[in-house]
Amino acid sequence: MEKSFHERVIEIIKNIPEGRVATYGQIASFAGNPKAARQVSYILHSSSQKENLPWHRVINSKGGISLKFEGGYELQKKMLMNEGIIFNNNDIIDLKQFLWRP
DNA sequence: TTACTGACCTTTT
DNA sequence: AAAAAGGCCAGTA
Repeated sequence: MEKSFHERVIEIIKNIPEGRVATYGQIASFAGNPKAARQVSYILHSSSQKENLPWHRVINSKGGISLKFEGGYELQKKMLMNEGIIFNNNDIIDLKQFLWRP
């Protein structure tokens, strides 16, 4: 019996260390579905605060935040900066440095 | 039950 | 190299 994708994603996000970020595609891939990256976003919104998950450590493939300025863009940026992550001039994170790789 | 949406990714032109 | 289109899965109404 295997866990659902929902639980799987949460487990992975919980395993993201500090000062590191993970992309949706990566999480989905580790969850078992490389093409379910969209679900990761949905799950985050569904149970991020519920499960107390570090949703701020989850970003898109570009290394930037897909949220809107009113959706918490500044909030996430602030959280990541607080962890030690640095943003480029384009508001992009250096995936080469902060991308979480197990 | 079916249909639609979604904090996306990958591949092709 | 950049831009555009398609595709897939899961949850919610």
